[in-house]
Amino acid sequence: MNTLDKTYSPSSMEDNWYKFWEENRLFAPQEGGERPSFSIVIPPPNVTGSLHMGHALNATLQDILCRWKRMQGYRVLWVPGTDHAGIATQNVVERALAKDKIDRHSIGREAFIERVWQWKAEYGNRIIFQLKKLGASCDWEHLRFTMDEGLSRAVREVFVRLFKEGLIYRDNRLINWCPRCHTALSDLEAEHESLDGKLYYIKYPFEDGTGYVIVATTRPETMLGDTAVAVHPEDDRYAGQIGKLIALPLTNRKIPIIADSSVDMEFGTGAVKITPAHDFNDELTGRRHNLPSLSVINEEGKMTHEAGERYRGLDRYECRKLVLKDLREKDLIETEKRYVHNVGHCYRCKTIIEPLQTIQWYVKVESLADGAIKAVQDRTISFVPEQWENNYFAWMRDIRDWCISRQIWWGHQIPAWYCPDCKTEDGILHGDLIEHIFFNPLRVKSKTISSGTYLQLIKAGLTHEEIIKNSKLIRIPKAVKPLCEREDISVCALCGSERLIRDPDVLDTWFSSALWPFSTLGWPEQTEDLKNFYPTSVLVTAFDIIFFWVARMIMMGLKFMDAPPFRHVYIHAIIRDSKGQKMSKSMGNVIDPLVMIDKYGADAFRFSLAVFAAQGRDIRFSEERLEGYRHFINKFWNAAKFISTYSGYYRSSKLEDIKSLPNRWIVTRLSAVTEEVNRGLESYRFNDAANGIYHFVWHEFCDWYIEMVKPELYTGTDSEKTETVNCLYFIFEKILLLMHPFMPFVTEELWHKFCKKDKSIMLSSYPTSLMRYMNAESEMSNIINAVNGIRSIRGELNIQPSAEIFVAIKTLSDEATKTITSNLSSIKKMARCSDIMVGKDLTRIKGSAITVREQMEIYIPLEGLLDVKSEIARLGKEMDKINNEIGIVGKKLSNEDFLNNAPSEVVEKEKRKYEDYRHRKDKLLENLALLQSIGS
RNA sequence: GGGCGGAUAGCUCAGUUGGGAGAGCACAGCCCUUACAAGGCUGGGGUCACAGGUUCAAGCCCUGUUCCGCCUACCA
Repeated sequence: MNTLDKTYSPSSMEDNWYKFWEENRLFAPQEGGERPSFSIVIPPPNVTGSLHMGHALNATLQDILCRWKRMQGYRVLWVPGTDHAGIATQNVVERALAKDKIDRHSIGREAFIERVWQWKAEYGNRIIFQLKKLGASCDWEHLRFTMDEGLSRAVREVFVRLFKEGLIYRDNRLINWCPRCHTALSDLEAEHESLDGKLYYIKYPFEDGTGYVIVATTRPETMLGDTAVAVHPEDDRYAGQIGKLIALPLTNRKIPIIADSSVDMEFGTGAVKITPAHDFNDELTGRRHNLPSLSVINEEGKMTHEAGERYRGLDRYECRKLVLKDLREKDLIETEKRYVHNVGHCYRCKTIIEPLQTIQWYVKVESLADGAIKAVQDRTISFVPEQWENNYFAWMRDIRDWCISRQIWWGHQIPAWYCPDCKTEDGILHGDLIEHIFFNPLRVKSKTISSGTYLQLIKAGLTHEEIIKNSKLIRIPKAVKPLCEREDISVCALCGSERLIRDPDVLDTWFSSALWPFSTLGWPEQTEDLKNFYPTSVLVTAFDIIFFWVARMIMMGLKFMDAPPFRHVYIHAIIRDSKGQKMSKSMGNVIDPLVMIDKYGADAFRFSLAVFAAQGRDIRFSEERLEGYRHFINKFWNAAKFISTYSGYYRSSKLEDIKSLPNRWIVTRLSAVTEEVNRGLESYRFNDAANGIYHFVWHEFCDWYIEMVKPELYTGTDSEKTETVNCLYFIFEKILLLMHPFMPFVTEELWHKFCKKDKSIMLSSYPTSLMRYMNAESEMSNIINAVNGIRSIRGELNIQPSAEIFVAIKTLSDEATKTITSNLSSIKKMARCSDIMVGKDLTRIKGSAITVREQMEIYIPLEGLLDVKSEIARLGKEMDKINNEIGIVGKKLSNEDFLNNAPSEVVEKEKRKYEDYRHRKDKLLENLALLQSIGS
């Protein structure tokens, strides 16, 4: 037996044990036997990421489940990996390049992507190492990355199949555009935040000079793209004006006043300007009325030529200022009011989103969503906690087509090609429609060219390669039909042309994430992993990506695997700081998990997270509590140290022939807590499981059991000692096993120090319910009552802990007498008594303090030391409590309806309680009377 | 606008078939009692947001109200 340090110090041993597990390949799925499978795919953190509290909680919970299941004999696979995180990663690398004054367009697409891979090789696995510090038992041999070759093949396969089925299509409509990231975003990626803005009331004069209408807008610059003014058809104010023309200020255009019932008469002036090219609502109105659509803002967030020469090229906000100035000069602004409204922001860079009319790729989700809804309805997939299903349903039932194309470079490039030499249905050559915009204007034959259609550029003397290489933007109208293939193509299948133009867009990162549960297992190959581990058992994640990720995995899993990607979705809370604020770098309130691990050890950190796990949707992280759980481990560590000093009496970890009350009791309690822990884990109630362990280890095993067996260990016979030491070891070993999923490091450490096992605790069986000894708990309650009674008097009368006192216990039953008598030395030790007299026929000793507990009266003679006044006060307090209880219970028992309707066991319980309180009250009254009459 | 969640001890929060209000921390008092002062023992502290209802019985179920948080949405 190695000796243990006085205090538990995690840092020295954690890394060693992790290495031990890895070297022995203990994280790989166990083969052999008829093992059922248990699998989890990790929510892949971004390669750009470093471990934050959310990851730590997420990974800890998954690790607890995996370690627990592994010990239960399952063949466990926990698939780790990272996500290429298109926009985020591209932004990071672009910023890094910017430091060297490099722009991605100057080095070109291929070179840029090469740089990203370099960056990934250098920094992309940081989070993996951090997960290891946490103790995560992922099978690292299964490590995946969403841009791996295999996963890319899965992406291609899915894309092409959906395209060929007509479930992926291109369309020209308004989308959320980030002018900073230069890409389209899905609806989900637009974060709405309320902003303080202004509502401008602008006069729109009639063309015939007979007056004006006033429209209200928060975005005056968009007026340059107005193509109508709408009013409600039943709005009397505008009754005669529908159909009239307006001379749109600052432009030379005439636009009509139209009637549309979507207009809210109450808002503003009841007249609304319609800008179909820059507002989602207006786009719909425009379609209903066949209005033209004028794009006045471009992909850079700058004004186009459609905005007019005066505004062309201005940034949208510069333009807003100028438009306002111009309007003011013409006295066309009626008024302006402060106005708070919701504005979409890019979820990556927080730039205000501009709705733009562009061609994008979409997934038609309706049919996919139907299946995904059914799977949750019929409980093929269930959410824990169940309440999240409501959110899921609400979103899925109202789901809109998913915009999957992004105008960035880092990601899965869309496998679509366009042939400039084929013709549209209307007989137009594609090459006349495809428009290229260059990054740098090119000089060709003394002419400067910055844009043009493909064929124009060819005619100007550029080669195909030059055009492709220099294109910053390629606009490919809807009429140009793409060719989509699993493998890259270089020849047009229709006309044989060899100058194909590949779609420059990449897929939304979430597209590949949606395939994660089966792409990581080898799909589209039919692999053993797929057979063994799909569907996965449970997905553990936070609620903020239910729509982004969970819903889409369900849709894709059902579509391509004909089976759900997972059975359960466990949704955990999001960690905030101690004030409830979201942790963010800019707020400076980020708590770094690695710092916590450093300070308190991974085990204490993990255990805290498990205890926090059940709290609603927010967890306020508190370092104080973490400190408390480190104390817990130290407490347990010291118990181990204590036990180790008796190793000499250890014979066997098999329990046989247990006789003594403490041993019977602790085994019984261990059984109960084992069930509690298993039940808790079964139902994802990590806090119940962790709290069960905490309470048992500290307050039952340490506080009562160890204290109670001490006298025997100090002075007992060898056979007594052996029984108890065996039992101590037995319980201790079970506690190690129970705690292992929560605290893998310290349990492994102690396992090797104590259990003399050469194999890892990871390979041992998780405890299941054991034997319980009848009566052990009720017998023990006599001991606890006696000790607590004595301690209570001591504490309240301020008797020095060092003073050993004499105590008399008058029992009410032979059983109580027997139990107390046979455990006298333990009681004496725990309550610090020199001697205890026990019996049913004892009488009160003069000058005693008294307390009355269940089954006993306890007297402590104080020979003149007793302060009568304070003793009377103390008994008065005790009496108040009892009277209070008697009042409550008595009321129930005098209620006929209660007696008639409540279950008999409830009534019985109340009756017993009542009798006990009555008896205690009588005894207290007697003693009070005595004290008051004779003064002692 | 729609939806969801929360309101329990000074603080952070548990509390699942409705049947004696709990934990951790903090606080007060006493103690270095041979595993542990990162400890032990004792104690104080609650109209379970408010108002109704159902029930023999409500922190828990139902209705309404207030306050806080979140998600979602095309109100210019």
